[in-house]
Amino acid sequence: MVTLAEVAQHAGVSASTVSYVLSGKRSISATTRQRVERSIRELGYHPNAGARALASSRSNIIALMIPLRTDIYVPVMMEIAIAVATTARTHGYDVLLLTGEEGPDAVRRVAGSGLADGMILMDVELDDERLPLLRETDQPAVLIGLPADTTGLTCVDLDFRATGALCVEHLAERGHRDVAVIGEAPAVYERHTGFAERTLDGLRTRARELGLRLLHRPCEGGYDAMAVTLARILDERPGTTGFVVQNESAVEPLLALLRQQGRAVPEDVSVVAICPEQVAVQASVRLTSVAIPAQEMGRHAVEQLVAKLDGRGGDEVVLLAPELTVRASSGPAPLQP
Amino acid sequence: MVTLAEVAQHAGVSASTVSYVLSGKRSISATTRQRVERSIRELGYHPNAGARALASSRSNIIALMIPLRTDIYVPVMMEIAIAVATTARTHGYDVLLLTGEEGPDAVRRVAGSGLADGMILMDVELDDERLPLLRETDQPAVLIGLPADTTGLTCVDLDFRATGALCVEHLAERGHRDVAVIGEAPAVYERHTGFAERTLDGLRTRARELGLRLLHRPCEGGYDAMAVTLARILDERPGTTGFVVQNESAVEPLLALLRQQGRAVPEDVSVVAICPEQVAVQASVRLTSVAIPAQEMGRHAVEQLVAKLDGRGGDEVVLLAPELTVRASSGPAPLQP
DNA sequence: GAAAGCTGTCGAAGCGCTTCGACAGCCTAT
DNA sequence: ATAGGCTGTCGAAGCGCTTCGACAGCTTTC
Repeated sequence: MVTLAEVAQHAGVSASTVSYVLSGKRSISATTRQRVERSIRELGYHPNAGARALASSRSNIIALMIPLRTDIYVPVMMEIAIAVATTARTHGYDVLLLTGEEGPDAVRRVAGSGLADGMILMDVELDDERLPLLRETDQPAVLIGLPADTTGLTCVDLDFRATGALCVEHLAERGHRDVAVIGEAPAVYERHTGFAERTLDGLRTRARELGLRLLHRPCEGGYDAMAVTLARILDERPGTTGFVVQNESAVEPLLALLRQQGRAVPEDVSVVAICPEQVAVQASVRLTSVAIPAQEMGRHAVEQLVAKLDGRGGDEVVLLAPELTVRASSGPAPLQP
Repeated sequence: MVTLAEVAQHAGVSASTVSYVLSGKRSISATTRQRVERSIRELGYHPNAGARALASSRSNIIALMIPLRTDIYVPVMMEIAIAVATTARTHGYDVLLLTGEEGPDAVRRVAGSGLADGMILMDVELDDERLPLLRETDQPAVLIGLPADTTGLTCVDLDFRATGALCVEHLAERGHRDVAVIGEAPAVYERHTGFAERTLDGLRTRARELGLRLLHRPCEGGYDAMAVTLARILDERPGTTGFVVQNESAVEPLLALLRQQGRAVPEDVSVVAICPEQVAVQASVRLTSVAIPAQEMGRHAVEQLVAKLDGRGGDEVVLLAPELTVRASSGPAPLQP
């Protein structure tokens, strides 16, 4: 293992000089810098992370807490995680992966041990049990998702309320009067996940304003669950012609079932999905959708956190504006009966 | 921040004693241990990760390199990552997330900086460019996937060759003579990903042995790509009645297309998928499938690596035996024409 | 009952880095 | 000329922990 001291000796300077070349915190003459950089290259030197963390009280690590649950659309999580990791690297940080397994204690452990300089929390619930700990330890942190009380917190999320409103507006414009919402799995609502509830709120509020009838049904993913849910919906509201789907693993089953029942999309019914672009584009009918900007959320979260760690910027709630892309699953107003 | 020294003072012992209580590397009397443990609890002490790493040259961190590519079924990756993270925790390790972005240099950086004690590599190619570095730096490492040359390496993977053979056997038993393989995206084969090639090898070898005709076609995910691929297959081999699908995002499109063409599953054609259980169960036809045991792979990888770090166990290739579960997508032999 | 061996504890020496104060040498402003 | 300011470099003091050798006080052994 090559150490700073060895580099210093090789370059004929003191250790502190090498350190300053590395950090740029003091000015170093061009000739010295070059000499040092050459030695670093020749010896293949890499600063020791532990020593650095100890001396500087900065680990250059960001902790990312991802949920364990599998009832939430996983690819989105994955996309966020990857965006976080790559963005973090461009700022000189590495990412530590924490799963929900450990629960809120992970916050205490990470804060206490100096393992990470800050953390990013995903899958935040409205009344998340990690929040008190976060405030108590005052860990620099950024949430992806919105809890009920955001005072003193930095959050990044898609504006799901506006997303819900947007979907309803779109369907209203196409002349739909009876709209059904295929929601996330019941468990998601039971634990009061912010995004699900806010979407619903946006949907309902706008539906009321526009005079639409809205029926919301949570739905586990998969074909069988969707079949049951759809049957119930059509039983209760036979005139339903508009669908908003927020559970990606229900998208394809819904399309298949509608087809099977002879309801043509978009001629008879319209479907609007809230899902990643890829899902919308790859579906058997290219879906009109509001994209979940996973990458952007991950990137934003890191940038907010890095700003915080650098002492720039404070608490802030960033809500990304939803964008609805019209594709083949929603058409003009259906024929009036 | 509470330090070891403060705990020691509070408990009325020396710092080294506290350290030994924590590590258990020397015997400590019960009374002293209790006193120390009480102080730790009362003060809310957490050992500083950096100091620990510096002093012991062990970071208690495992690096997990996940690929950036999105042409590989992502949920599997996510599942593996989560399994790795949770298993690692049970062994006292945290997980650092590295993306492919940085490329092979990440290996050098991690090895050089002592950031992690070892690493787990996912999405290994047959002739992976990270392998020379791994050998050169002799980082303790475990691969999830199998490269061409495994000498000196520890690998964990599903036995994809056996998986391919199993699928063919199943279709052969059902009387199918003409079998089509819907493979991963072309890019996956172009970069010589081990699992894709080995599956194909298993499929081909066994098909030859059993006298089946096999047609392999790579396929991007999604409905449109699948439509094109299927049309070509049926054009070339109209008598095709058996399908093996290895690209999960092609599964549902394939089923929809077959339905649309009036080919009933499993009456007219059989479909066998190589995919996670969840996909098989949630599909519009419950799929006969060979499961990809993501969790088990992640867990195994960690356990191998931990064993290595503890000086136990050496290089080994663990191939998990595939298991085929018969569901509703493959039936008895089709009627002979 | 002296030698030898345990057990439990302590002190001190680092691990490799950052950072602060010091200062030599030089340049500018009076 | 001289005081004052810069620039570039160095030495040394830690950061909080692990670990090694030492040793005091016991117990065992013949």
